[in-house]
Amino acid sequence: MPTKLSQLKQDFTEGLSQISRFWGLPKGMGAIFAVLYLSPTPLSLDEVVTQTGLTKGAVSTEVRTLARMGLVHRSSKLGDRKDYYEAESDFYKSIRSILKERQNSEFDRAVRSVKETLDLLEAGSVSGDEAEVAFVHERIKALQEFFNAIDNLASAVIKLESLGFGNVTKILSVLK
Amino acid sequence: MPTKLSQLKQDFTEGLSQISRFWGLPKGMGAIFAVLYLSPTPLSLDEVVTQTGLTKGAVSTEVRTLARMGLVHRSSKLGDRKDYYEAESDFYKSIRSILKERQNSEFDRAVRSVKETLDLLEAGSVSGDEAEVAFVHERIKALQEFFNAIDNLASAVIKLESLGFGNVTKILSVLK
DNA sequence: TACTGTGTTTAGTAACTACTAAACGTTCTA
DNA sequence: TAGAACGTTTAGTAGTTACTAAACACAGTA
Repeated sequence: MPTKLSQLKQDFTEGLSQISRFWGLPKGMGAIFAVLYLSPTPLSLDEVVTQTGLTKGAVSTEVRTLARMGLVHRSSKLGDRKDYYEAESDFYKSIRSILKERQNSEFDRAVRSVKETLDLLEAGSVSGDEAEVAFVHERIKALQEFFNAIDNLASAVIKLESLGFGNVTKILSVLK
Repeated sequence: MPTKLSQLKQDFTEGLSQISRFWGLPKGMGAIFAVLYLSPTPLSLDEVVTQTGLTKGAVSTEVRTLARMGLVHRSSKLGDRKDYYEAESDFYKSIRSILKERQNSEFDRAVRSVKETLDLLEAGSVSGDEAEVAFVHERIKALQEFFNAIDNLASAVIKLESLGFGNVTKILSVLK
């Protein structure tokens, strides 16, 4: 017997919820995105509420952070007071805005603090056992370089028009 | 006045803790790694305890998951009952084992479930409004391709001997 | 003006997580 | 065999998080 479309949508939503949770995001966020992503037309807040089983409040707040991440877009129709939401289907765009968003986060502050620690060492203004200072210097420098590499890789990905097959195989060919 | 080495270590540990927390990992895990990473010699569990301020229990369990991720290594000296731990300093190796670890996780199960959903659609065994089924099919296919691209990119990174400057600039040059 | 249909904010809660303290199990030593 | 030196496990806890329920604000309409 064939699977019902509604059932399939529900399974898919379930799956995205788990993926969402895995990355430390609220699972409701994954569910909301899934529902919007599979909808041919933009949905109102109440439609999202009924299709996800969440409350208005939850959807209201989480849809806002989704919008800030560039994963959904909010729009409105003339002569209709409702807001409508639709999923961004160009994942490349989403990645770009997510990475940009992260730029000003706690994460970057911490990374910068490592950089400052390194600067102190480079300036030679750290007192203590000479050999150990040298060792610590080397280690922190290595970590800093690793951070830079990650950062460059992220920039590379951002530069891509898409993560389509062609681009990735190009990358692979270089690395071979 | 010069900064004391011990102070510098403490700041660094603080920083790694925050980074750790940012990625959804226990902050204690970051602290433990930091302490080991800056130590010229392997440390015993008790030494880690005093330097991190955590309890034996916490260090015992978290050091184990760090070891499973390949970020620290446990060793022992002959004629000494203590275990000793040291940080892996080749981050490329660590990344590889982390990604490998993830392979068997909840995340991959969820990704596979998306694949199965797609298979159902490809087989044409989904009932419902024809146009909508087609739409959903297209969307899920796009998502699946995105997952594949990410996966390929991860493979590419794994293949790298290191994420050093040379490799990344090579990648960037291809993408230009 | 009251009323209705919106989205937002707030207070509270259930579940989870990262820990602590302490009991426990082992292995070595006296 | 007792005891000490380890690492592990377990029970409990403080803090956090993702939510719910409901009050709220605001605009359009009768």
